[in-house]
Amino acid sequence: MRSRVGANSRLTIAAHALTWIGLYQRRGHEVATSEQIATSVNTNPVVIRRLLGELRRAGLADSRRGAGAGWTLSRDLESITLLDVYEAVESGPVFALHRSAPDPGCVVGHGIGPAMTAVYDEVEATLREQLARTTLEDVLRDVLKAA
Amino acid sequence: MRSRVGANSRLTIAAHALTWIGLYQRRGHEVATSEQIATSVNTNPVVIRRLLGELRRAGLADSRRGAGAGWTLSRDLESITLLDVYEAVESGPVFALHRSAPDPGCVVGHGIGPAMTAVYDEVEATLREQLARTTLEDVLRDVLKAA
DNA sequence: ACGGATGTAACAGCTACTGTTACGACAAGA
DNA sequence: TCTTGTCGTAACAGTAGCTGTTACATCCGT
Repeated sequence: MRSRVGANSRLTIAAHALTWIGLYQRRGHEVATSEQIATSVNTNPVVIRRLLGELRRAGLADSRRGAGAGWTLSRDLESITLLDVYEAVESGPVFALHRSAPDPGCVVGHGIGPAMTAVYDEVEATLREQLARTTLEDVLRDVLKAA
Repeated sequence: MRSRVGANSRLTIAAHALTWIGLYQRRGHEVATSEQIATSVNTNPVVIRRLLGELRRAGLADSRRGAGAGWTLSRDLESITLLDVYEAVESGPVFALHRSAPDPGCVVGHGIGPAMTAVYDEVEATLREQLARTTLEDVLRDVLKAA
């Protein structure tokens, strides 16, 4: 039983940032600055820029430089799923096998990898399916409902 | 896109250790030592003792001390699911909300928590369901099949 | 040219897991 | 009772990732 304090909040922060940009644009603004987003998220603008940089590389956000610069969405909120965001910021398995290969001369050491992989693959596939079912539009709707 | 090198291998190692004990006992041995298990897992005996200590606290394993001591299963392989093991060694959410609370004066900052929690809860519940469907007996069967 | 914003490097602090050494506690068996 | 083998656990270093922060270069609209 571990506490896992350092759990992944990256998906949360990324979804927060994108949703914020989406709502801000919907209210008629051109671009959102990392400063504004950071205020809503309650963190440092650099943290936001770093994260949005990964999202831009994934084709979910764009940035303009120079004066009056800032961030925009590359796609509509409705076409971005939590899976898109997850893959942009967290790609990597939830569970891992051994760090160093177990004893191949042992029956268990030899067969445990494939056995666990079968389970992990299924878990991962289902997790992705679930994340894919929720769009940022859904998230925004829930957000506004809570207000 | 992060690599997540340090992903959770604890579930893998715990399942490996318990399965090893189960097979060893099934072959007529009384107890398994942390040294033997560590050899199969390819790690240090102390790592195994630490992990099995958590499994003992969860009621999945038992240890005897003194000469000729070692580890035994508290329950049959068939009655131990991967969820039992997961809860014993990994309890804690896969995803987390913000580390420090977002701006409650912002619509998004205020509503994003509940919105994401709804998704995360569902993901977590499904993950548990899936892990609960596989017993260590199933794992052992797969392991022996691979041999 | 100026000003405002991004892009990014660099660093410290925190947390978690692993691996290792060391040593005390314990109990079976001689 | 003494020996011996094993667990139980503390302690520490090393690795890794995320966060937060400072600093500074880069870019571009005005």
